[in-house]
Amino acid sequence: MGQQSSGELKYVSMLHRKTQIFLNERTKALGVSGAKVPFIFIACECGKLPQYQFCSMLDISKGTVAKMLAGLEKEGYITRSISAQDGRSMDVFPTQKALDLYPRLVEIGCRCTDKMTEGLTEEEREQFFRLLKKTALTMSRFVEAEQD
Amino acid sequence: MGQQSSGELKYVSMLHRKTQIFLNERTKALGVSGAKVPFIFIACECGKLPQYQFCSMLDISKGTVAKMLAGLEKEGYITRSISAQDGRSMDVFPTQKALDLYPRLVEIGCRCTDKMTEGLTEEEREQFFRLLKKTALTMSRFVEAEQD
DNA sequence: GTAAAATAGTTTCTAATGAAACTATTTTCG
DNA sequence: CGAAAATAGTTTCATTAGAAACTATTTTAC
Repeated sequence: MGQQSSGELKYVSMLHRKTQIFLNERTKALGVSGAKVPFIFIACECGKLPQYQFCSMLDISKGTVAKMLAGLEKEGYITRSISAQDGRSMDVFPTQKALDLYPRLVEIGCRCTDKMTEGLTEEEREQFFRLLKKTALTMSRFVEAEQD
Repeated sequence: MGQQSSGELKYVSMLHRKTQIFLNERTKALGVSGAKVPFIFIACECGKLPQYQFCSMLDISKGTVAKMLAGLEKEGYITRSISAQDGRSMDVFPTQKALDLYPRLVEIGCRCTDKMTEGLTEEEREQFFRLLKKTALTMSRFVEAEQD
């Protein structure tokens, strides 16, 4: 059982790291890092969104979100302004630069998931993404609950 | 399809990050970080192993392996010596400290995979780990092949 | 209405990681 | 044999990430 458990966990991080490398290689030529892609996706798909929503949508700490969005703002992919309703909150908007880039990033994302599930049947692919989502959300909720 | 592809990829990194947080919280009291656990597992399970084998077994870059093993050596979990057969190669050995810790780390690893797959049927659990391994290895081989 | 609590964001510190350049050995091959 | 290539490891640099301490606003409760 020891081998079993160590063996299973290592594939979680392996999949993550190799996916990041795949994305980085392909987005580098476009001038963005792979890690910024999900932020650009959300900004483009939502049009206007308070910053704290990035935390919950990506389940990433507010410190990391602050740093990533500050970087994206400096690089011209988003703009931010203090919310009219709540002086603590920042509204995030995509720039034209981000909107122009968006379809190409979507294409790269698709190529990544296609490569990942290459060799699986359509049924296995759906099953995999369904279970991946379920396990990720289980862990996420558990970790959050612990911090109370 | 855009929503689809961005949505799927984000769970890969979410599962990874939450898993690391889970492990870190539990191994912290034992004096090791979650990221070092796989290295200790391999050292304990193999007894004696050249350093470069850690790279292929974990699919981690040799730079990272060098740094992690240097840390583990300093902290007293492993010892290293130059191979008698090949002056470039380092043989890695677990210390008693690592061997004593090992069963507790295995226990924590099991609790993590149990938590992750909580709510899945036994069949889903097996399916998930099978597909996780398969996708991780697909990405790993592809990324390696590109670097030639 | 004000003090306390909650919330949104930033900053600092630290860890894990890969890329790439580097050193030192060993292997290959002409 | 000796030069070139391959291999094992280290080091430096940059990126991504969370924890925790911090500031500034808003909400809650008395």
